[in-house]
Amino acid sequence: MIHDEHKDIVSHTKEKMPPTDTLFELADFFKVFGDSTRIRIMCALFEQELNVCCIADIVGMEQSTVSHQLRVLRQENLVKVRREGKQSYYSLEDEHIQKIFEMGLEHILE
Amino acid sequence: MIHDEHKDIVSHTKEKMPPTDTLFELADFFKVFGDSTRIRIMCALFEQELNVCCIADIVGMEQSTVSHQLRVLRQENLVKVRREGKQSYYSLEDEHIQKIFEMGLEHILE
DNA sequence: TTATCATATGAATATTTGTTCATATGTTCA
DNA sequence: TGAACATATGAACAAATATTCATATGATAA
Repeated sequence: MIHDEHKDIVSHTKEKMPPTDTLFELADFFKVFGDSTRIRIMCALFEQELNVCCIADIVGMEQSTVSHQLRVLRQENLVKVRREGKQSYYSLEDEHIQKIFEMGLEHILE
Repeated sequence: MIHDEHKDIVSHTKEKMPPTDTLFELADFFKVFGDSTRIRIMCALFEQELNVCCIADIVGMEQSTVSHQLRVLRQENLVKVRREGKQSYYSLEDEHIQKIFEMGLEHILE
């Protein structure tokens, strides 16, 4: 049970927080960064666009695995695709992603 | 199989990428942000330190659930604890966290 | 059209993860 | 010391997730 002297803080905090739906969306967004395969795919795309089999080679996983994960990245608007003949070239959607990536790196390298 | 014209790009990308272990660590770090309960706990702590039962009330989950998740946050150095009598007061470890949080928010609110 | 290559997708499986219940630990106060 | 409270933790369970295999789809060139 909450102590009387804390009741104000609790209700104040509840008011100040973003809407719950927003926080759920935010969690879903970060969930995408929370997998090593996806992180490595995104990292590979920092340099330039790449097609699926190049990505698979770089991260050392099956083409199928990579395709599945690229779909996840697409669904959260983190990458976009460009078709060229038989190949699909993937690239990052925006630079936010690299920024977030770098802030994470900073944190763990402390 | 990788086309000849892509071989250079692939090896160049592999060289430029951070070590695989680092990327695995990074994924583990972001994994912590990828759960709505933990996101809401962190968000509650932006304002001020809070004890466990206040946090449980704010996020509307069991005390036990919150304790388990606070342990996860502690293990990744995202929060710190201060004991005061029977209570444990949790607060954020640094401001990185709020920055990352805000960048994520920016992205999803686009 | 048919063969071949690049990518996407469905189903199955194994693993990870979050939550709960029950209980242990630690702290204060009578 | 013992009762009451706050928090932590172990075990069990349910749900979510990543990967693989097999195969479908889409595109090119012979």
